[in-house]
Amino acid sequence: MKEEASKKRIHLLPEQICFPMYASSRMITRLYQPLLEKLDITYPQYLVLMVLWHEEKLSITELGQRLFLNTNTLTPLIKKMKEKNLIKKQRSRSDERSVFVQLTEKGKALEEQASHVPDALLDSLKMSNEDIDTIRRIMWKFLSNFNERVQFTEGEA
Amino acid sequence: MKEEASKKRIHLLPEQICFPMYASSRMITRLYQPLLEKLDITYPQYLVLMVLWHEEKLSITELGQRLFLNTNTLTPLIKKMKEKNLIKKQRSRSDERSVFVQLTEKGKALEEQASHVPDALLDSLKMSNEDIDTIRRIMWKFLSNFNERVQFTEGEA
DNA sequence: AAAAAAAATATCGTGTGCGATGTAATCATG
DNA sequence: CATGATTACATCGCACACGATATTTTTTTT
Repeated sequence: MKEEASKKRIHLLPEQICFPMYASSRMITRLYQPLLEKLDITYPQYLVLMVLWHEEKLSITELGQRLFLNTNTLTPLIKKMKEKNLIKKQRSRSDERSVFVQLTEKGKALEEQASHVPDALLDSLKMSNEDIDTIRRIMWKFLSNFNERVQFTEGEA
Repeated sequence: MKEEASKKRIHLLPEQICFPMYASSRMITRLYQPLLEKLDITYPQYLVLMVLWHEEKLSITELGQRLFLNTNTLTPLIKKMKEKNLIKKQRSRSDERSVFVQLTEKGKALEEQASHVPDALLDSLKMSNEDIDTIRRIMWKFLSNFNERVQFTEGEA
């Protein structure tokens, strides 16, 4: 009886920590979409662009470290962006295993066209600046902590 | 020159609010995985189970409202869970359009087997209770606010 | 009551995510 | 310097997410 009552609370959605993040993340991606589809890019593609607007030339692995994504996600993503003429690929001469990616002129030009996106999104969020700062701070703390513990491709089991 | 400097900050990942949530959400899903694969379920399937452990019988739409998912995601998800014998489907007699879903005995039995999952996950997060509570509170506030403004299938443009 | 609109699912196509595995290049070690 | 381990990507298969659209049933309008 009492055990039944306690069991009932364990799996309540509002008690969960991941679910509201999972749902919120998808909701925000939906908010991004009308802004990004005018630029003919998806949200993950926008993330790749944001990285490359600040870092000229990166290997696939380095890009993956910035975005917490593995090559099995990035390779097809990069391929599509190359087909859209947003990105150039170039194999490293010093290490033939590595592939560098960098933006084309078209990819660079998108930065200007996307300059209104961050503010437009913040408006659509309808969240207080305080809450936004709090989320950002805690999530980055979590991510850095996570990055120390688990190194992508390996995983220490 | 100064315009160049300000432009540079706009699209920095650490300035973004959605990216750390998007990345954190995926990281947490990865933490769930070793716990859930022992039960032979995925994270979205776990979410469906959590709802149905507390609400006996729901239509696809009602389930979608709980999880912020549309039928184009839920229908195939439900189908797979039916094939795994976790869920039963039944068309409503009062409204032939609606389909009710409810757990099979096997689905109900999983609640017991999953009872350690929430605590195990919290441990693996390595976050303070205070941060967890803060995230949960702000994210739910955001979700409820969002739910008021945007009604899934329609969208008020 | 017939026609139009709305509602509840289902289907289709596209784009991620990611575990598992494959391949080629580089490194490490005896 | 051969060879086994490691590294950097690529490929494959599966499971979501979701916009667009189709289908069936109910509701609303006229």
